[in-house]
Amino acid sequence: MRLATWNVNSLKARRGRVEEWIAEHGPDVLLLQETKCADAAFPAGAFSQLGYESACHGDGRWNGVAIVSRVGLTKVRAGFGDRVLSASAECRLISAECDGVRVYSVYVPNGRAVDSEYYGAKLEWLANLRAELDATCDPAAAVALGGDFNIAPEDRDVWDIGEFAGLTHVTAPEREALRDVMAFGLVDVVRRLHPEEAGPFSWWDYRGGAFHKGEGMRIDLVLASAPLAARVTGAFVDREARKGQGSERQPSDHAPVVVDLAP
DNA sequence: ATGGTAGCGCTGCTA
Repeated sequence: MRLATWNVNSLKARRGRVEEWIAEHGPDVLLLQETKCADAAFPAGAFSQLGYESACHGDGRWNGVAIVSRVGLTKVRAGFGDRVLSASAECRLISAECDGVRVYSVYVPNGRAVDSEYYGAKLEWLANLRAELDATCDPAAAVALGGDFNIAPEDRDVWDIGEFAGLTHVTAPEREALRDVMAFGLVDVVRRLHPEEAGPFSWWDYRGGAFHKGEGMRIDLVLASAPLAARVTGAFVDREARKGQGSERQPSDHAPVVVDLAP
């Protein structure tokens, strides 16, 4: 199974690129974030024509997540289910079962600034994600979370930690909240396959030629339960998809993260 | 130098 995750920064603006990318890379399951797409406007028919089922959770101009699969798509759960949580109103989580794997498309809140209310909401959302895992799946089974976590797990996951003093994405409480999620029993697949490297980065700011200068961050992650992580045969970030060539539309500011799994 | 770019949608917010 080829599993991929991609923050597309508007599915409407990225339709052509996403369809081209699917045709070129043949993901069996593609997890999307920042679709900025209400469920009523989700292009399920376009994915269907490519041979994929889909499930979406979006309400309009911000956020929005989806799962696209050609190996089955059942037991869909949007958001945090029936649990009433103040931080769960936004469309940032959807999960389903695809070919025996429980997959979660995750879009962690940005947090904006450390001294803002949004930073606390980010930490609360991550605690709710851990509770969601405890309530809905088993780390002894095949489980995968893919998405934009808006956290760089280590200093080497940003281009220059000196530029991040006092900023979100690298603070100790955020990293601790991520570790609490992973303590469910999850492995950072790309990091495990690239143990000695910085990055590989998955996001670069649109501004200031950051991609060209290599000023990126590794904030898009695939986290797998131990039984699923044992099936990993390869993992990479597709930097090509971040380039602007060959299309009238801009690329997303995120690159897809791809993980290949043995049966 | 408190900038810069993209998306949404039409004003300024979010990232």
